[in-house]
Amino acid sequence: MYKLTFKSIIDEIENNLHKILDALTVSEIPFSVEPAKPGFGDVSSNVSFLLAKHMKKSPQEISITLSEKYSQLNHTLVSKVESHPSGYLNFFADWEKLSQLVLSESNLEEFGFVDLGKNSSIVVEHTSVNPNKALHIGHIRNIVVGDVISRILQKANYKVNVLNYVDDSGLQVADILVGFRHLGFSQEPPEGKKFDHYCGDDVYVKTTEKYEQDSSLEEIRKNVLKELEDGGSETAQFADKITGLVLENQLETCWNLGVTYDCLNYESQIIRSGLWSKIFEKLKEMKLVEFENEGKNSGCWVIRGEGKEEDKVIVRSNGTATYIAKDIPYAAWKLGLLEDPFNYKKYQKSQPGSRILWQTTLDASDDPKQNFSGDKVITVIDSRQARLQKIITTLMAKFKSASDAYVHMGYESVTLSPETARTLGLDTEGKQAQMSGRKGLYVNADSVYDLLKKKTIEETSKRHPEMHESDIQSIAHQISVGTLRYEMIKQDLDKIIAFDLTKSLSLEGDTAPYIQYTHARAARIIEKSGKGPSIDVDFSLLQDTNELNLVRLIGLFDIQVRDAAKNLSPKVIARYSHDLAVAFNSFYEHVKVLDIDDKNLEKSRLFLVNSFKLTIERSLALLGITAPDKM
RNA sequence: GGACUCGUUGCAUAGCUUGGAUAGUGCGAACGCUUGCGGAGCGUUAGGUCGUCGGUUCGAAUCCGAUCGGGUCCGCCA
Repeated sequence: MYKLTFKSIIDEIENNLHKILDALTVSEIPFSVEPAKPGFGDVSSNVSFLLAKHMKKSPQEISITLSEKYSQLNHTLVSKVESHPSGYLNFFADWEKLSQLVLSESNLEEFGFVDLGKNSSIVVEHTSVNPNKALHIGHIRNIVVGDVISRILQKANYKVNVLNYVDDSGLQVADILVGFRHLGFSQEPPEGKKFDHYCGDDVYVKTTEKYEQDSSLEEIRKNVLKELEDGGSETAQFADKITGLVLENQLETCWNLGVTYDCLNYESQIIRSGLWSKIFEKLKEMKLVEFENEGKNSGCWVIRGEGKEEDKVIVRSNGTATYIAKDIPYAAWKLGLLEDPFNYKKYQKSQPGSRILWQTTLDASDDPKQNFSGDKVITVIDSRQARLQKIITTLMAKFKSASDAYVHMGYESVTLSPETARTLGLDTEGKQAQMSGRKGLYVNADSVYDLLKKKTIEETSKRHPEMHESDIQSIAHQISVGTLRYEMIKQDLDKIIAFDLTKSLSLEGDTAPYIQYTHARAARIIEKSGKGPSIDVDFSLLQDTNELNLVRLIGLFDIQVRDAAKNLSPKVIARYSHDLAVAFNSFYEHVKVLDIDDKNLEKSRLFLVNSFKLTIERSLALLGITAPDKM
């Protein structure tokens, strides 16, 4: 599918340069043709630098020759070629034609679509939080990163299945069960408190505190953990009830932030499904695990460490499987390598939007069998799990005989700024602090959202005293969600976010509200114009640098989507959205749209404003952010 | 001891995958801009030997090696 965007001119230049190089009988030079830096035309190529060695001439000489040759070729979208003294080859677009292409294309529903996935299936697993506490701000980074990358992959023509792995049988779940069963915690949260907050803030924190005072509790915890593995036990059924309630509350938090899933996988079911023994047989067959007869791991099955790394025990000398043994079958299941032991039923509550939420079950189900596996799997887990994930990646690469079948999408953790840590009662001597659910050292996602919403309601009411309460609520919601999401994805994945409660409430500068505000400005212009933008406009009237820069950025959308999808980099879209907003704000300040003498120019500018509005909406949609028309 | 990761202006961050032209942005600071399509905005100014040393190269923030500093991981726990 040929897309009429800025890429058109890049493709044209690439083709022509190839022709020239063929004529010079130097082919297979991996030159680049890229959008130019401001002040250097519209498109630049480094081709002369690369030719310098071959031709034993200076880059500048070559670029002069090339620009002369280029001018003699047929070109439609390029108006001028220039050789820069530095050696770069700079191309100037014929904006009359390019604006027409880009702006008409931008009005199409599928604008920005790129075919990277070729409609292949891909699994994105994210969230995967123990169902014993409320989601805190650190979890939100995982969730938003996972959600945004799944939206981007969808735009890049992958069939995306989003999974949430519910670790409902681990130690953390056992801890709150000990609290409920042996320390007398009521199953009713105090008035006005969500059940997940109650479990995390009160039951979990206070129970783990008690372990230090009362060592007999350790024994009780061990027994609870053992009973959990047996699905029929009374403890397991009680656990199902508690974790079910917490999970429901966690999902409400996610849904509120615009995050939805396709399927919930329960760890307890993975364990009971017998998938482990199947994969274990396979591992033995493929000689990927070895039995130790001597040494410190004597009597265990281990996976050999690569290089200097330690061997990893996966089956203990008593025959039981270790933690990683739950992850291996799950990874294989996600890749569709094993016969699926699960049935599927719909989750008891429906998600916002039209996406159906399924969950696995080992019981019989009236609902049809589903398939949530993928040709590729992306697992979003924080970088501290890198070692474990590397083992799984290596194993899966061998099973699927494709090195990139299983990808660990790692990210650095969210820590607390010294100031925020202090408000939680911890003096860190000016250093950032790791969050800890166990120590009660965290900021709940719901609390941040509530604070943001309170602030944005105040702000919006001040700006629009006449506005209806429900509209204010809706606007404040969109801004709050946008702010939170944007803060989580705007920086690189391998940079730590030192979360500061006060700073996170900022609504100015490089934030979602800044971008949303530009959208509201565009919406306002269109509203005031009193008519819908007409396609029958003269694009050649758009000549101001502010106008052309805006067109250029709109035309770069699909290139950004490709970049973000290829490199699994959500921040690319965040930056693009911001740049687009900056370009519009500059346009807005310097170029008047309405009530100008030239009515044809007004029509052209209106069309441009509308193209911007549509594009920023689509770009923000990839971030899971909506933009209100007024704010 | 081994491994991973980060280090760019007072603070925060982009650019590094694919080496080239003027290192971009936000906060903070100083000043200025609203009878105008909404100031959650725009403009101007100040602030950078891209941790350090070395190598490759005609050319390094970018690639390679070493080194220093911060963070993380390395259990027959989960």
